[in-house]
Amino acid sequence: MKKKVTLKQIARELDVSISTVSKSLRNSLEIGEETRLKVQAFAKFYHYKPNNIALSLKNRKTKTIGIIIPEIVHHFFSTVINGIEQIANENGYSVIICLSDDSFDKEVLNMEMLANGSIDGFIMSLSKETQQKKDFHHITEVISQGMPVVMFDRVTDDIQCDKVIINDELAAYEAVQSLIDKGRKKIALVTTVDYVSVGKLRTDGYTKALLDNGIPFDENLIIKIENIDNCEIKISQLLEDKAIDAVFAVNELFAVTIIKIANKMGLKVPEDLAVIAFTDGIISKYSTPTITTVTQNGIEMGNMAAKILIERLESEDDENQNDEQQEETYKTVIIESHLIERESTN
Amino acid sequence: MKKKVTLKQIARELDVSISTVSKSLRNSLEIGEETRLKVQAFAKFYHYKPNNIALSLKNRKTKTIGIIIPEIVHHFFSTVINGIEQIANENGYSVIICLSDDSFDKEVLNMEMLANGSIDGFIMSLSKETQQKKDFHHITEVISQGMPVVMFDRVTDDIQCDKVIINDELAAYEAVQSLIDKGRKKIALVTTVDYVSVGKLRTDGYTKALLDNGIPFDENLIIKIENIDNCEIKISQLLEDKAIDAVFAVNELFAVTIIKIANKMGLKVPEDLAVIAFTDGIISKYSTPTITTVTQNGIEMGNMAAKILIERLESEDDENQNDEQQEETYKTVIIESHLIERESTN
DNA sequence: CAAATTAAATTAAACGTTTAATAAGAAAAT
DNA sequence: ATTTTCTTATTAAACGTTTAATTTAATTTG
Repeated sequence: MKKKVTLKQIARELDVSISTVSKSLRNSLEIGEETRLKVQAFAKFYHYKPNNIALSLKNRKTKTIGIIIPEIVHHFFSTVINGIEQIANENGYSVIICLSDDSFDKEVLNMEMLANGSIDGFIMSLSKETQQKKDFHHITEVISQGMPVVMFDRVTDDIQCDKVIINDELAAYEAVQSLIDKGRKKIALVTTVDYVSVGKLRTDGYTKALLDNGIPFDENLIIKIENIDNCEIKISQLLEDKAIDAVFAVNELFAVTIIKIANKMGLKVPEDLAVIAFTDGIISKYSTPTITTVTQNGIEMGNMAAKILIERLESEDDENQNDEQQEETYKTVIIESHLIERESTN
Repeated sequence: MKKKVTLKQIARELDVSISTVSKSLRNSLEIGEETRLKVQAFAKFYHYKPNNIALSLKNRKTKTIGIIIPEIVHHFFSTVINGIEQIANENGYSVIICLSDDSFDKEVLNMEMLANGSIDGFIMSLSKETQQKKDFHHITEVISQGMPVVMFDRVTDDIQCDKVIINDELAAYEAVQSLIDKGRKKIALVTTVDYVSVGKLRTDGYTKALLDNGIPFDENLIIKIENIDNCEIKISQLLEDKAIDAVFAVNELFAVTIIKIANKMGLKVPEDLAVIAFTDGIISKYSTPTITTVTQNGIEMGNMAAKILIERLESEDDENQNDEQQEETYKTVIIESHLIERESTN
């Protein structure tokens, strides 16, 4: 077992000082060529690589991005991570990931843990519980300590920071509009419980599209699903009693479930019932029939979030040099989403 | 912007030495009660939290686990990460994730980067390219430096370390056996290219089941798919020419694609064609018909991998104390997989 | 009352780096 | 032959901790 070699060991072996070794390896002109080459050869031979932790301590930056998301077993979030990782990697950053499990306490704990020097900045999406409680002290705390935070998807207006979102309201509007354009008259909405920010925005888009087209808004056509595993009754009631001819679902799991129930009841998709869903996954592409979706480009969101964060991190360095304290100006980037037409609409 | 407070600042404010502050906060008896309480109060007021990087450097352990996987946008891998994160979190560890994108070079680069002090140990699954090249020097390198490595799913016999796998061969055997038990005579195998270790094992299980049941092995019934997006011809040929009555697919994307093609050709599943797949995702549960699968319990795999790694990390500490160099003895844990019967078989 | 013990704090060293400040000796300039 | 400059190295300080070793002063003991 050959432990990793340090500057100190090299110095001892070659009988020079540690700083001579350090400078030699960084090709400093302060060190004579002979010594320099000797040290470099020795270091190369023993595969010397500087210790990241020591560098982090010295430089007071870790070149690591902290990601806090509600869950990872969720296609959308993994694509975002993928997008973040791409850009991070290109710029020499690592990513450290913590899951909140949609719990406020875990989110707080994880943030505090990472904020104690482990990372240079955060990219995060709020947990359901946090959105419900509207308690963001942990986030304002780290921001006030000068650590940049970029929020994506599940964001809040209560925090001043950079944000990356899709235009949920507009995308929902367009989806519903496309149903109307195809002649659908009675369009239901299947959504989540209220406190999830995106659910609310999508509902707004749905409502607006109806009203703009002179279609009366009917509260009974909106159903809110808390748990996918026992939603069958609610959905079959909707399909049975309300005589709807289209449904807009806020995610693809809802959509595929609706289609299955419709089929069971003898309704044909898309003939009797058109279905459009927001999607964060790949089910829509493989289900039967395939489902028309509004896509959320997770990769692009991750890319953008990482770019914004890294840009801020690197510009901080300059800022420190000329001690001007320009006041922060945050941006909110909207990622384009678009409709992919498949078999569930016609 | 109030930067995080350090021991040094507290010491200066209270006009005591740094070590007095440190000891006070750790409730050392060397410090008088008055001073101790004063320091504690002050620290609490300013939300003092020790800097993780400094602690890591001092303790020469980071309490961080490095995960290297081929990709994250893949249900199986995200469940494994989830499983790892659970156990890690319970034990005060963080996880830092790097993606190899199935590239050998990225795998090497990421490993080298993390091995330089950033983490205490690895949990990894080999990239396709690494499995193909059979070049594992980067892994032996970190192991020889005394950094524990736990491999899961895509492992290799060429490396001595702890491993967590499912019994791919046995599971495949049982899946094929179940098809035979249901009276299927001509069973095809749809698999990946050869160098992916799990693909090979599953093929072995398939072959064995056939032979054990006196069914002649026919090479023409095995098709290898490199790219899911242009496999339609291969599959339709298989269905058309070979008059098969069942197919075993090594993953659910293959399975759902097969079913779609079969339907297009007028074949009914499961009446005309039974389908079983290994699964790493949720499509099987939501497709039409739902698909009978061999499940890979990613959560459990992640749990186990993390447990093994952490156990090794913590036992290392003791080991260092009594300087006995007991030789390493590695284990391979097999996670149970089981058949979930759904509509695609009968 | 001097010596020994105890209490409470400080200094120093360490983890592995980088880099500013300094030193020592040789070469060049006056 | 000094002084200056240059070359090449070393020492010291710093990042933020912990902890062993040491110091100082107060208290106890014989």
